[in-house]
Amino acid sequence: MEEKSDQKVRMQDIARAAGISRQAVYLHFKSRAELLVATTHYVDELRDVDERIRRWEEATTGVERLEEWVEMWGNHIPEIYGVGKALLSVRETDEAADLAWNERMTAVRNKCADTVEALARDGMLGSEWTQDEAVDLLWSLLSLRSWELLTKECGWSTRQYVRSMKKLLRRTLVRDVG
Amino acid sequence: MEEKSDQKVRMQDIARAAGISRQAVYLHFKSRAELLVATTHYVDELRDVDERIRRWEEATTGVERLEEWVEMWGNHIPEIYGVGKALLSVRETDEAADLAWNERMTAVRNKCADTVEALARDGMLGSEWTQDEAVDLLWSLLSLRSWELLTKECGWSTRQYVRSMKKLLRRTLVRDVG
DNA sequence: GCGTCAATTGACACGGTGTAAAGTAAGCAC
DNA sequence: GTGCTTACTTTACACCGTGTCAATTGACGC
Repeated sequence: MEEKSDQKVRMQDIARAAGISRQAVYLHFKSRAELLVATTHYVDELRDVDERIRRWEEATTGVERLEEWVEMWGNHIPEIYGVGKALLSVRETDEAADLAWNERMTAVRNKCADTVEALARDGMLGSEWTQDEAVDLLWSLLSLRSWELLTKECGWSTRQYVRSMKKLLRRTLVRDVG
Repeated sequence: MEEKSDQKVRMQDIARAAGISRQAVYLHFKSRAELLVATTHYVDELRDVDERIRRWEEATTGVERLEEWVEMWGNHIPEIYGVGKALLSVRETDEAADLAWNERMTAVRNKCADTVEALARDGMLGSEWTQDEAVDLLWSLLSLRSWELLTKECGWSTRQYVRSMKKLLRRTLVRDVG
C-alpha cells in the first residue's frame, strides 16, 4: 500500500504479496475493512508510536510542545499514508472502518487539544481564537488530507511540510510577543 | 448529490431522480465520470461564477483581494461539495475525470496566485514565505478537503470557516505592520 | 404510412468483494 | 501406522455497480 498508494490495492494483490491464495486471506481477516484496520494497528506497533509520544510529553512550554507535536506527527503521516488513504475510502461504506478511523482521529485530536491546552496555560494562545477553534485548526492542518494536498498535489517534501506548518501555526496560533 | 453527499449516488439513483431509465442516462452521458464533469460545468453556469469573479477583480489592494477571494470561494465550496466529492472519488480510476478535476483546480490555483501576486506587489507578503509557498498554502486551505474537514468533521459552519480562514491567512501570509 | 428520435425493457459481460464446499499436505498424539 | 487438527488450496457462485447491446415502443413531423 505504501508502494502504490495511488492505485487501488485489491484482496488479490495482498494475497499474492503474502504468497497465499485470495481465499486464505479471509481465513485471517473477515473483510477488507478489518484487514485495513488491523494494518494500521500493526504499523503503530512497528513504528513504536507510544515511545515517540512519551518523548513528546517531556516538552515543557506550550510553544515547544506545539513544535514537537508538528514535527512528530508530520513525520509520521507518510508512514501511514497508504493504509490511511485506503481506510478513508472504505469508510464511506463500511461502518466498522468508519469507527476505527474515527478512533484514530480522536486520538490525534486529543494530542492537538493537549498542545493547545499547554499553549493557553502559558498565556501564549493568540487572543483571536477560542481553544476549540485552535484545536480544530491544528488538527485539520495536521490531517492526512492536508499533507496529501501539499505533498502529492503541490510537490512539497515532508520536510518542507513540517517546516511550513510550524511557521504557519506559530504565526497563527501563538500570541505576538513584544 | 448535494442532498446526500455522504452516500454514494449511483446511476440508478440519478435516473430515478430524472424520471427516466438507467439506460437512458447513457444516451446522454457516456459514463458516470462524464456525467459528473458535465454536472460541475452546469453548476458553474447556474451559480454564475464568471460574474462573481469579475466583481472580485475590482478589489484593489492585495489584502482586500485576499479577503474577497476567501469570501467568494469559501462560500462557493458548499455549492459544489456533493459533485466535487463524487468527482474526487472517481478521479482515482477515471483518467478523464482526473483531468477535469485538475483543470478546475488549476483555475482555482490561478486565482490564488493572482491574490498572492497582488499581496507581493503591495510589499505585504510575509517575508518568511516564497510566493510559490504562499500560493500552495492558500490553495490548500481553500480546498474542498479543508472545508470538508472543518465543517463535516469539526462541525463548523461555512460562515465560521470563511471567517477563520480570513483571520488565519491574514496572520500567516500578510506582513506585520507597525 | 414513413422515417426518425428518444426512450424503454431485458439480457449480459466485467471487476471486485465475500461465501461456501470439498480436497490436500504437514504436524502431532498415542 | 492411524486419526485428528490446522492451514491452506481450488473451484464455484452470489451480489453489486458500471457499462454494452439488441429488439421494441410511441410520439412527432411530413
